[in-house]
Amino acid sequence: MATLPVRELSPLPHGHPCYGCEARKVAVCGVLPPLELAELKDCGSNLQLQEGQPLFHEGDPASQVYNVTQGTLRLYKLLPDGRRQIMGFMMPGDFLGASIGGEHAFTAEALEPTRLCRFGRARFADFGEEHPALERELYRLAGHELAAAQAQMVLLGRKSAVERVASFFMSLLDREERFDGKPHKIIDLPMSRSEIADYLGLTKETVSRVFAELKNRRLIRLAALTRVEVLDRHGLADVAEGYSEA
Amino acid sequence: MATLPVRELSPLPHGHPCYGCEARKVAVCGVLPPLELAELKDCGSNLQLQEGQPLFHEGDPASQVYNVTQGTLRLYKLLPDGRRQIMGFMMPGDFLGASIGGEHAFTAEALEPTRLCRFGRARFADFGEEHPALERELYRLAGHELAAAQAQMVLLGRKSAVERVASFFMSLLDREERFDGKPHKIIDLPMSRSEIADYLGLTKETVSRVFAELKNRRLIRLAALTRVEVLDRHGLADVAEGYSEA
DNA sequence: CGCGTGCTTGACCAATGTCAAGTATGGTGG
DNA sequence: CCACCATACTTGACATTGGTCAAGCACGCG
Repeated sequence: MATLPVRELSPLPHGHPCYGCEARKVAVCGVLPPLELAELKDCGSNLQLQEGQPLFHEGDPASQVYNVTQGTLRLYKLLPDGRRQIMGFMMPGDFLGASIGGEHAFTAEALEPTRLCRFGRARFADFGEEHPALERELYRLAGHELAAAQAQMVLLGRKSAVERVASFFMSLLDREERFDGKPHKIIDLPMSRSEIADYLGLTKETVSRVFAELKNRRLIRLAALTRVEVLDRHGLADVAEGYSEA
Repeated sequence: MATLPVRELSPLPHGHPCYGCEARKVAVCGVLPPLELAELKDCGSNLQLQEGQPLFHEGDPASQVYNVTQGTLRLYKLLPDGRRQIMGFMMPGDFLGASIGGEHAFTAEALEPTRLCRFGRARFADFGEEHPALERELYRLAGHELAAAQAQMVLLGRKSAVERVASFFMSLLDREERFDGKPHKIIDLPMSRSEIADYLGLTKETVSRVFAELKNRRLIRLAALTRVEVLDRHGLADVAEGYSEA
């Protein structure tokens, strides 16, 4: 991958401390009242990545934390022979900062044009100490990530291919609904079949076949290659949880 | 499972605030200087579980946090049809408290006679606020758990059966060595083949066959059913990381 | 309109799961 | 101390799921 230089935007545009964060109920920024949010802006700067561009690699020193405002990142680990496990996808509103011993535990790459706001880890930490609400929020987020990781372990360790894909759709649906509160039917997939496969512990061929099966079972419809319409939400949820595999 | 009443021990024995914690470099207690550790004792009580006895179930309200001092617990989630994924094993020195929204995300059961010290979540939190070292330690632990969960995702999503078992042995070995700093050769397995299988996303038969294969390859020796001797540490590590599967 | 890339589909294969004996181990009671 | 029993582990034969390899298709970009 020809590592393009990361494009630096202006050190945070006027009106908006964490440019774009307020559009969704964004992690971290979301818990701060406007005044303190404005204060936080001095710690951060804006950042843009092109498709395929890495934000950091596994093992890099972790001196920054990030808030995704637009686009999508893939987080992954590689085995020496190239097998890839995608740990998750970061989308607008997600906070990216967890690390142990100051090193990133995975690689983060944009899979489409992506914007983030970046904070120096140290300054961010200082800021956190003065704002317990922020620290509490970070701890809460860590808890959520852990819960998500555990759900993913069940998926990878014990679910069949159909169950994995159904669970994947359900979690994307749930994610959307957590933002605006109202039910959704359409899922837009910013990631390729390969990426879905590497996230679900399958191959791209199996993912493709399972899409076809779910289509035949009238649980979904493919409005386009990257656009899934959920036709039977409850049916899909049942498959995801492992019922109905009679 | 006939849920025996949890056996309550005295509200913490004299000399030792967190009875047994000091034996190993125990999470949480380990970071506190003796004086503050003594102070912490007033928040906690001692607890003993028999083999098979649950500490809490998935979905239970999480009002306590625990430190394991002896024995082993299995943490697991179930699918509706009974498939089980074990998220991990808690052993002496481990801290058990993570939860989201005040609910436990998994079931915890003793797989052998087990002792813990228990703290009320609220009092523990109060104590934490006065001891930043403790809070920092908790945050650090959460980071470690997350890293472990991510490594397990790679294992479950992308590793073969042999690689999984080899990784399992290596992580038990590493765990021992993190405590006393010196290299180990012997691994005692407190858990059954079934439990190993449910942890690694395999069946007990496959686990058994892989044990046999590693024995044939002279990487391990079975000193007893529950006692593994590692004959070739580097060889085993290579298998675990996915090299050498020519 | 044509090309490239990524997606789909098919045929076949390998790894692991399932089911069923058979064997070892450790605990219990004589 | 030994014999027996229950349980857990091992091993074998076979089934199944999902992976591999290869061809064909289709979408989207130029």
